[in-house]
Amino acid sequence: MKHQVTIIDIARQLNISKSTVSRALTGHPRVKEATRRAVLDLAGQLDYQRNMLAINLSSSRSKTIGIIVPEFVTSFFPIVIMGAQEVASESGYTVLICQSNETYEAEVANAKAMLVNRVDGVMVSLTRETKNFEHLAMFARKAIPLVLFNRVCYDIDAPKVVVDDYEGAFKATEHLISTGKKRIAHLAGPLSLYISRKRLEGYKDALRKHNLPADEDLIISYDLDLSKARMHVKHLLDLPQPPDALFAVNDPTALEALLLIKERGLSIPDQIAVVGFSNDYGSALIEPSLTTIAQPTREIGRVATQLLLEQINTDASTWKSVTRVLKTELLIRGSSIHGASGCSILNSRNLAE
Amino acid sequence: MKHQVTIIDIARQLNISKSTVSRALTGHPRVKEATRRAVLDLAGQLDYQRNMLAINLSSSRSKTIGIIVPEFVTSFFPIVIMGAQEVASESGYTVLICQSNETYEAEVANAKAMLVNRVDGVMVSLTRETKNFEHLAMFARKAIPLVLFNRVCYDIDAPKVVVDDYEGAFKATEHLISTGKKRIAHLAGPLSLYISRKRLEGYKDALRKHNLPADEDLIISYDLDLSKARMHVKHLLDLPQPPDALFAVNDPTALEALLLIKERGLSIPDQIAVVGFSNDYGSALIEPSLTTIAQPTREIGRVATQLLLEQINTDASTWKSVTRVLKTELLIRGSSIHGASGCSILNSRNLAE
DNA sequence: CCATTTTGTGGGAAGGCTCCCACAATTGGG
DNA sequence: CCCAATTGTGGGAGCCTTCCCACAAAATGG
Repeated sequence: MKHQVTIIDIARQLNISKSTVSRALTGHPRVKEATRRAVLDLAGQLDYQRNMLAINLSSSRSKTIGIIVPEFVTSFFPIVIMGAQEVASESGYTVLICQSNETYEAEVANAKAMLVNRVDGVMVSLTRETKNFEHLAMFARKAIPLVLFNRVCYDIDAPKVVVDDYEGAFKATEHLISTGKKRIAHLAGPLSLYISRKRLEGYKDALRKHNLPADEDLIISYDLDLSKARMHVKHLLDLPQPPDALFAVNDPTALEALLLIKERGLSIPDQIAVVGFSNDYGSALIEPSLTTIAQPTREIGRVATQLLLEQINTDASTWKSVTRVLKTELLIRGSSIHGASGCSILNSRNLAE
Repeated sequence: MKHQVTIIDIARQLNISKSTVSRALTGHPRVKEATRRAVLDLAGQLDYQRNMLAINLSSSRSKTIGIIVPEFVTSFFPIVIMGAQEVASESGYTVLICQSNETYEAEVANAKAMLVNRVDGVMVSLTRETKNFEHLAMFARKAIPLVLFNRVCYDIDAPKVVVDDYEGAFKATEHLISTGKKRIAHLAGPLSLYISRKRLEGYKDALRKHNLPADEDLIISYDLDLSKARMHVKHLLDLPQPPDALFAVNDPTALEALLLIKERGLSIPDQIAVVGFSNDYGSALIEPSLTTIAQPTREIGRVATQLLLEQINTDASTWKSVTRVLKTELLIRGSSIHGASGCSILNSRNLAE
């Protein structure tokens, strides 16, 4: 195992001090041009690599940002992370990803892991069961910048990046109403999640605006455990007065619904129309293809990371908890209107671009 | 910004030396039980967190493994990474993910970034255009363990984790033959990728075994740029003697083919059957659902990481370049046989479990 | 009861870098 | 031409651990 080249090696060979080498390498202005060139040349020759371990210790910054996401199974979070990675690496930051597996315990454990690894900032999207936010408050106490995204909460004072869930749900519901549907069901997420509440609100307000009754029987809130989605849809279909449309809290749920409805031989969208939220993989592929609310997934990651880096690079006292709301787009496809379909698989992935 | 608690703080408060605190904290046997307890208690009280930055510098190990993947768009790599993350974090390792965006330049840049970040080991899946392996050889020179997975090459002496691509392709092709197909086309990947060559071989050998001619017109190798897949399929369908089946190098390609075939109104699988490779998202959702070769995606990540950690924890001289070959499974669905279908979205995600 | 081993503790170097302070060398203005 | 400002360089502390060496105290054995 050979000795790694250090700035001291360079200093010795050039007969200068390690301080000067350090300055030359970091682009400090107070270095003679000739010296700088000599240092850089020799560094190149010796294949010198700056030792991040030492730099990190010395500067007490890890140049790492942490991201805690609830899951990795749907396409949403991987794409968010892609966006985050791009912005982070542009600024020389590394990304540490933890997955909380939709459990509160894992989320808390991950938060601790972030501390141990001395990340310079953290981005979090909550699990479906997180109701206590002490582990997030801890970041504030340690002056570690925090940005919430997607699954946010308002119990914690931190910048947030979300899409306009209310408006998205409103558009989705209004679209169904515009196709003549009268009994529109909503399969909602857990109401502990702000995101679920907002979507529910948008749905209700759209009904109200168009003077449709909000039948409580048609609203089901569930914990996003996909294996239960089918059961809830079954319940809705078996109502004495079944719905003629379903707005699901997200695409996986909507897809489950679609599959069940197809099994039952109901005609889509005539007997029952379906709309999802997210434009996940597969939503464009299923037949009929799923009408859904597309969100700028990658952009969420980019914006959240920018916000985080801004915080990292400013004094804690100047932090302010802005909320960035990104726009959604209604994608009308076959599950709500006849004949809207026929797209390439590339389209189904457009959010990743 | 408050001063972080260090072992020196603990030492001072207990009137002992920092060496003793360090020993107590790291579980060194030569510490009196009472002392150890006192240290641990106070550490708990003060909410002491070991400073990984210092530990890393001191031990010259970052406790980080790097993963370079070509893309993040299909579900394959995110799931591999999930598996890797699990194994890594069990051993206290952090994962640094880089995405090379299917370009050689980015892959080289990522490799450099790995060095700068002083990762303890690297896992790489090559881009579709990588033909020069100097950047990988560099790891060997610096005694940094390397494991190749999925998209591997044999120009570099390193452990590899792959699935049995040959056998998978063989099974896929034989399955098509068993349904009576005679003119089976193969839309292959770039032959610079070992994985593409193996799948092509398996395909050819299956034809040979069953005394079917290997018509070179029916074999197309392309660069995996999905936007071109459609064109190649078009070409095949427009042949004077079009194929009656298509085996595609991966699922995204197969899905593109399926969509085009549906547009043309050909009956599937009667006029033309399709088989893919990977069991990606969406493959179970499209109609007809796609017959494909499932691979133990998550397991690939787990095994590769285990192999890497083994290398990290042993002397470089004992490293041996084993190749771990994981088994694939043929999933027969509607694109090759009538009536095989009807699955929940959960099944389409079974590889993530 | 003394010599030897074991146990527990302290001191300090090492790891590689940054950054502050001090000082030498150069430049510029009056 | 001299004093002040600027520019360039060196020295060394600090970041927080780990780990080796040294040594005191206690335990063990003949």
